[in-house]
Amino acid sequence: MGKPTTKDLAKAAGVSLATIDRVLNARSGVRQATVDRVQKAIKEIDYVRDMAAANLARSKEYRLVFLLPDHDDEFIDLVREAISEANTSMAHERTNVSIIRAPSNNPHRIAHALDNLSSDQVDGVAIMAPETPQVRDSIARLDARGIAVVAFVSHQPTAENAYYVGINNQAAGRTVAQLMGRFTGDRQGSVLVLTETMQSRDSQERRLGFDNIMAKYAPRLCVCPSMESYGDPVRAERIVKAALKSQPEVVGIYLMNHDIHQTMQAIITQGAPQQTVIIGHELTPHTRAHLVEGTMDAVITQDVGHLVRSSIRLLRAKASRVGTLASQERIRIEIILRENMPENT
Amino acid sequence: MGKPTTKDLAKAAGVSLATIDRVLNARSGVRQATVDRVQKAIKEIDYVRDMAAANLARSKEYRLVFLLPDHDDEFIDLVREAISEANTSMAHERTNVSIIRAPSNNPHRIAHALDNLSSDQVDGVAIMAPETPQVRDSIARLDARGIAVVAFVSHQPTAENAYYVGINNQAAGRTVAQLMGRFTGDRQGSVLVLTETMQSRDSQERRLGFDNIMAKYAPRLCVCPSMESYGDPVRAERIVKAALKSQPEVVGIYLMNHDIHQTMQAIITQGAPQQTVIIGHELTPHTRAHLVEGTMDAVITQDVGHLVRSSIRLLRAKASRVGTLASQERIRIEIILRENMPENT
DNA sequence: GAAAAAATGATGCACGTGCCTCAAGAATTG
DNA sequence: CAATTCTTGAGGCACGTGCATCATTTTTTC
Repeated sequence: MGKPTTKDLAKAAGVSLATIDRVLNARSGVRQATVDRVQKAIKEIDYVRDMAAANLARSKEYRLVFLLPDHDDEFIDLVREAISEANTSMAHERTNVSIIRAPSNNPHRIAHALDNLSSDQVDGVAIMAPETPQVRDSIARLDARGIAVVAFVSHQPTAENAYYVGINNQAAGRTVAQLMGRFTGDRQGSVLVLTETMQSRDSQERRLGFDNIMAKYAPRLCVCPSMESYGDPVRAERIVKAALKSQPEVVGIYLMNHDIHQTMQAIITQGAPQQTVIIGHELTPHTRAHLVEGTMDAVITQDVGHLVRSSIRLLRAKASRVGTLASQERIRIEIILRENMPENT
Repeated sequence: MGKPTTKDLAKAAGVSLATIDRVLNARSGVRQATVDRVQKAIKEIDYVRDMAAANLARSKEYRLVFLLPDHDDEFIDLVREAISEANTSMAHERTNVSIIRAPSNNPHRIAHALDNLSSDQVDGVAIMAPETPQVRDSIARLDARGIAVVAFVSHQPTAENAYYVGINNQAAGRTVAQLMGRFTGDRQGSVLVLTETMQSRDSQERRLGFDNIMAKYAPRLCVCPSMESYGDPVRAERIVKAALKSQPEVVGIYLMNHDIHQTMQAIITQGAPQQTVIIGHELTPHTRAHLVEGTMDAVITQDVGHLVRSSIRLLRAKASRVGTLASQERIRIEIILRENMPENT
């Protein structure tokens, strides 16, 4: 006795295959009473649709799109790599993933790009963009057009219908704080927090979590206000220089955004005190190198391949109205030290 | 232009569909020259078999088996839970997973259980069992019978054909050492290493990695020889008691096996020195509780759900002779602190 | 070069579902 | 009650592959 098929279902519900088909695919022309009878039969015989066969019959492809910022940093590179890897490996599974890009500081352009997506070209979108009213509204419109949406890496808390794929940033900040507290031993002094911008919700959440735990576990340390580089290398260097000069006893540095190359360069050339604990985000070629050399002590990261695959699974599931396995989609906050660093592909 | 199908392939190779079928399914009755021609065509037109359609046509189910130890500890419980979860979620994908159990200290019984599996009942086996000659030979026989095999959690380095699904234990030991070194700050003293048995290869590898890094990064600390409990609570308590008495300055404890409940109880009742850093393996209900309460400082773990799903994917791939996405199957060494602890399902 | 053996082709049904058409039955409306 | 509209049934082709049968061609063997 294999799994029940549509035929079994038709028999159980006392209707024909055609009616089953109409109900399953939510087509019109079925009386509500009949729909109910079929639904009841589905539950009774525990019927689950065979999506593989369904997609085969429909010769349907899932067409998914990732909307990414149009600038390239190491993290975006990793994402693009993971997407192309997933794309080749998912070809078997009738899934085609493409990328569109939009300037992350221009909500209007992002919204425009999203509004351009038509439901007969695209089945789902993963959006990596700062939370703005324009984007939120565009997400609502996508949903209305029947296009599945997930928020990718950047949380969209105000957008309903957009499941968030990414780490809990507040917990990430807390984790950094816990490591900072332990790695600095009993030392006294100050902790610098460097970031590109505090505008983004993600930064604010990380900072919040960080401050909470620092206050609780390491009150001996003085946490400085966030210093923003605005992505400008010159400014980054000036800030670092000034901070290291004015703060005589820097025992820790938290690099809160993922594009840390410039800042690390500034720190190294400026020469931070020996034993300064430096913790940053995202495992990239540069942070890897810093961990190996010992210039950084820990990296908090999320598995980019997992993020991408998880987004794809969720979008497919949403597009075909199927449930998902929650535990598989939970993104973990990974702590990477030199010794547990995964090999480079 | 969709993906190439068998028809396209037949045309490209200049043979009939029947021959394509014979080559793809490794049936007999095809000249080597023709096989080569088809293989070449496969590469040329970049043909990938549509496994969904293939399985549909064959109306085949993958029948997979996990061989687990027949005792229950918290880790095994997690594994069983993950298997049953995977089983329900994979039902759509024509996969049926079952569990058989055998005493892990009885290689003969394990080998017997494996030898009993016939290739017309089972397509693949994930084996969690200590490495022994009997098991190794049974794995070879499974392979000869055309049953796919992976080594699950317990490495089987001498068994070829058994891909290992689990973490690198030496790297795990190194990671514990690095954390131990950093968490103990500048303190001096000794570090205890407690384990169930040092017989297993996994323990030996962890110990090796641990010693390496302790010697390198924390030479100020004196690492004691491994103390074995043999799974006996009474013995565990006696050992812990004696160790804590004879070693006046215990600054760290490494619990090397995953069944740490008894040992932790002994440590707590005995009363380890304040500030002792305790690090163990595997995130289970008990270690979770210890992290929350602060009785443990860190847990090194591997995502059990990932382990199980990865095993299933690999077995399916092997059973149908398909490639896999290496990056997705890499099991990461996860460091869990209180603040980055994932929610409990 | 004839007989035997091996290799290949042609074809058709099957898998579980989508999706279309045509016809017939049932309910609703006036 | 007739006319209309709404529901339902029956059936067929399609998707990409497995698998079996039988006919035909090619190769090998003596």
